Amino acid sequence: MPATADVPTPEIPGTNVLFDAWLVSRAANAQLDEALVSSGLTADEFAVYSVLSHEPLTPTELAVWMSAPLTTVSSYVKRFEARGHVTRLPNADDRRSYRLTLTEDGATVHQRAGERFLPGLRAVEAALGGETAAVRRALASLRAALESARSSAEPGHR
Amino acid sequence: MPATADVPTPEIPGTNVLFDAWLVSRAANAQLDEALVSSGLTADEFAVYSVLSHEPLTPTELAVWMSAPLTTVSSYVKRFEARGHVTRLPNADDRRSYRLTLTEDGATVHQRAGERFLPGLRAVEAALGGETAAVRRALASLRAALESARSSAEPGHR
DNA sequence: TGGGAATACTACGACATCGCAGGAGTATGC
DNA sequence: GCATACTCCTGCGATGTCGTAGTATTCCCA
Repeated sequence: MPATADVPTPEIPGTNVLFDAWLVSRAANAQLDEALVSSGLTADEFAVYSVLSHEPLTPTELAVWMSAPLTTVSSYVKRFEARGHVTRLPNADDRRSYRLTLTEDGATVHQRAGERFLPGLRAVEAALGGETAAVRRALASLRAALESARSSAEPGHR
Repeated sequence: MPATADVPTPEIPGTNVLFDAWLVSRAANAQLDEALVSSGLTADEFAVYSVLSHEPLTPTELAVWMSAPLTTVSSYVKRFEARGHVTRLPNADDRRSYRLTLTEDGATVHQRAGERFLPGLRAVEAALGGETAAVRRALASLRAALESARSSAEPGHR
């Protein structure tokens, strides 16, 4: 978001669903980034810490989950390890790989970030009122639609 | 998205609306990027070309619209100008500023990119079926909610 | 109407993202 | 058992993002 004065948001009608989604996500990301600066995490990083706190994943799983290339995840790992927020659990199933978890420090930072994050989330939910559930359902639909569109676009598999 | 084999998408329930939105947008962006590679534009760039083709904006307006810092827009301008896809219209109202429009070339590229973009969009809309309108409404609600949450977070103005 | 404060943008540098190429472990066919 | 193909991950380099600081123009009011 620009550090400048109040420029009215240009009212250009999103021409389609994907456009709408793009705009919303940019706004959400910007807002989260702002709320999280003091925690030292970006919105993306916070999201990753959140999944990892919930369940250790391999780099590839993480990449799939967040629709990012593996190289990006690789640099995440390097960064998070350097911060001492994440460690590797050996993966007995496949010794080429490993699982990522938060360290104690990582969990603490995530916790703190969560505190910065919550007020904004609550404000959004409050603004949505009873619509929250409907919006979440809509997002789930869109996700499913993207998924199915993806498979129809790519014939064979992969 | 990873260039690797079929790893099942980890089923971690998005814990809240913003999380859901984040996931969806990553997926959408990845998909669009992939569809657009042959056009030479990224999803973000395509979005920007699209607004500019619709209406010339100043850098600041563009920054507000896409919730990006002005410096990012600045580098966009540089890049797009270097490609010969965008030019500056003098802004009589404010000589510090200017308006951005697509050149003929830029319009052509945008057109081409639109052709790459359409099938994916149609597939998503098809997968959504009658829900498309509802989803778009939900996204609009979320956008509005973000907006109002933002103003409540920032007391006076800034 | 003159001059400080505000605003629009840009330069530059730090760091993030991600494509390409490659090394290490695993699976499969023989 | 071993050769070969495959998958998992990393190093490197090109490019993109964005914060800090600075210049140009406009606004505002004394």
